[in-house]
Amino acid sequence: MLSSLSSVPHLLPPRENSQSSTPQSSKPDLLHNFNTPFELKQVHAHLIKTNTPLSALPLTRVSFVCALTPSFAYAQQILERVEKPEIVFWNSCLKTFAEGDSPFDTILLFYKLRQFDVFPDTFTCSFVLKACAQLLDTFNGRIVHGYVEKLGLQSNLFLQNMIVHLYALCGAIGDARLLFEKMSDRDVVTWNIMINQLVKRRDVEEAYHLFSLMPERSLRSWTSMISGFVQCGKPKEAIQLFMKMEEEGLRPNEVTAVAVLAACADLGDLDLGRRIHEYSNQSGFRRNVHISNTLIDMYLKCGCLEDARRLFDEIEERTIVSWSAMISGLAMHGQAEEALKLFSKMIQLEIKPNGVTFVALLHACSHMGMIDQGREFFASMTRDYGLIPRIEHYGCMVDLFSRAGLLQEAHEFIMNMPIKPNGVVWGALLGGCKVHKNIELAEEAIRHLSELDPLNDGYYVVLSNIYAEAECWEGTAKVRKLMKERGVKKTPGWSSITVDGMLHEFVAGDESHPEAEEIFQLWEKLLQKIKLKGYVPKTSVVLLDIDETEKEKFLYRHSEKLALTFGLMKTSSGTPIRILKNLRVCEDCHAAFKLISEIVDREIVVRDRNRFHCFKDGSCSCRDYW
DNA sequence: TTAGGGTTAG
Repeated sequence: MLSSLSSVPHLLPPRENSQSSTPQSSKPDLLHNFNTPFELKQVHAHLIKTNTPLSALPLTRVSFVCALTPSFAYAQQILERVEKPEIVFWNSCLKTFAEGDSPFDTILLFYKLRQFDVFPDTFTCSFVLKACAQLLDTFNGRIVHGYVEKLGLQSNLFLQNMIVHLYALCGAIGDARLLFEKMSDRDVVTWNIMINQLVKRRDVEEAYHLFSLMPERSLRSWTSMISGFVQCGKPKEAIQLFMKMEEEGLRPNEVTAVAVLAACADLGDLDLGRRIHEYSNQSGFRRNVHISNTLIDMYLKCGCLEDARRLFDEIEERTIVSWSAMISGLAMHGQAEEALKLFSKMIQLEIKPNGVTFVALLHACSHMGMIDQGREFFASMTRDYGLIPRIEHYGCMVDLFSRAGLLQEAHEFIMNMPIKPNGVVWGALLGGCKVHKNIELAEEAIRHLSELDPLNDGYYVVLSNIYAEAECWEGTAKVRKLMKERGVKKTPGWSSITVDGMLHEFVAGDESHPEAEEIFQLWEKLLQKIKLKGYVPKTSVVLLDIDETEKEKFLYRHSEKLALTFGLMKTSSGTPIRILKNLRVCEDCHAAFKLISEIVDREIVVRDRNRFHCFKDGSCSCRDYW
C-alpha cells in the first residue's frame, strides 16, 4: 500500500535534501507539528522509510495533510488510504484546490466524494461553488445548487450568497435576481454582491436603486457604489456619493480612495484629488501601488505632469500599470520622445509591456507623426511580446496613418484588418480626411459609420466641416438633413474651470452667467488684440446655416473661450489656467488661444477629450498636430 | 475551514 505513495515522486524530498532532512524528519514531533508543504514532504519521506501507514497519524494531522495537498492524484491517494475519510478531509483538499489554481480538480474531487458514502456539507458546497465561479461554470454550479437543496442546506446564508454571486457572474442575472428576491434573510454581503454585479453589467441605475433600499450599508457598500459610478462613466455622481458618505461619518479606506481619485481624474478635480492625496499620506496608504497608480493618473489628467512624474519616480515597486499610465500621460501631454524613452527604460528593467502599454505608445507616435516608429511598435508587439493586436491597436494605426495624410494607406490597412473595423477605426480615417481635405474617402468612412455608430453626432459634424471648408454647401445641407432624419443632435460643447475651489461650467452660446457682461467685454478687448496679430475667425467650424456675421458671433461664444476669459478675469497674473472640455478643442479656439497665451503671458492648459494642449508664448504643446 | 469593493487604454 505504501508503495503507491512513492509513485508520486515529485512529492518526495529531493535526494540531496533527504540526507540533511532525515535527522529532522525522523524526529517524532515533526509528525505532529508539520506546517508547510515542505515539512509535509519530509513527513512523507519518513512514513515511507519507516513503513508507517498514513492512518497512523492523528485525525487532525490527516486533515492537515489534505489541506497541504496541492496535487489531485496525491489527494486521491490520501483519501483512499484513510479507512473512512470524514468530510473534513475532503473539505481540506477541496479548499486547497479551490483557493489555488485548480478549480477543475475541486469539481472532480467533489464528484469522487459522491462515490464514497459521504455527504457534502455547507463547506464542501462553498468550495465547489467557488471553483465554479472561477470557471464561470453554471453547468456544475446548477448541479451543486441542486445538491444544496437536496441536502436541505438552502437556508444557509453563506451558500445563498455564493449561489447568487455565481449566477450573476455567469451572466444569469435573472436567476440571481430571482434568488435574491426570494431570500428571506439578506445581509449586507447579499446586497453588495447584487450591486457589484449590476455595475459589471453597466446597469448603474438599478445598482443605485438597490443601494438606496439597503437597510444598512458597510464601507464596502459605499465603495462599491462610488466605484460603480466611476466605472459607468458617472464621476460626478461618484463624488456626490462620496461627500454623502463622509457626512455620515465614514472614512475612506484604500479602495474607496482609489475610486474617488479615479473620479477626480475623470473630472479634472485637482482640489479634491490633492485632498485625497494628503489623506492617503496621513492614513499610511503611500505604499499601496493601486493608490500610487491612481494618483499618477489623477495628476496626469489634471494637467500636473511634474507631480505625476515625481510620484512615479518615488514608487518603490512599479507595476505595468504605473509604467503604462505614465507613458500614456506623457503621450497625452505631447511628450512623445519622453514617453518612448520611458518605454526603453522599462524594457531595460525587463518589465513586460501589455496591450495598454502599446495603446499608449501608438498614441504617442500618432500624436507626433512618428509613422515608422509606430509601425515598428505595432510589429513588435506580436513579434517580441506575443501580444495579439486588438481593435484599439488597429484604431491607433489608422489614426497614425490618417493624421499623417497617408489616407490611402490607412484605407488599405482597414480593408486588410483581420477583425471587423468598428466606429473608432472609421472615425480615425474620417478625422484624417478632415485635416487633409479628402471628401471622397470621408464619404466612404461616413457610409460605414452610419451603420456602425449611426447616433454618434461627432462624425456628422466632422463631415459637415469638411464640406464647409470645401465650400460645398450642398454637402453641409445633406448632412443637416441626415442628422434631422435620424434624430441625431449635436452634443453641446461645455468647458469648465475651477476658481477658488468652485467649478464653473460654460456651455457654448451661454449668456446666462451672472458675470456674462464682463466676460464679453474682456473677450472683445482680447479679440481686437489677437486680430492685430493676424487672427482670422474660422467660421467654417460653425455648422449652422446662417450668414457670416452670425457665425462669428457663435464662434465667439464657444465654451472654451468663455471659460478662458472668465479664468483671466478671476485669477492672478502668472498662474496657469486649466480648462477642461468635453469635446475636442475647436480649431478656431486653438488658434485664438495660442495668440492669447502670448498677449497675456500666461500658460493655458486645456484638456479635451483626446489630449492636453498646453498653450505658451504663442504656441501649443501639440505643435498643431492633433 | 465558506461569500462582496480598487489602478493604466477606450
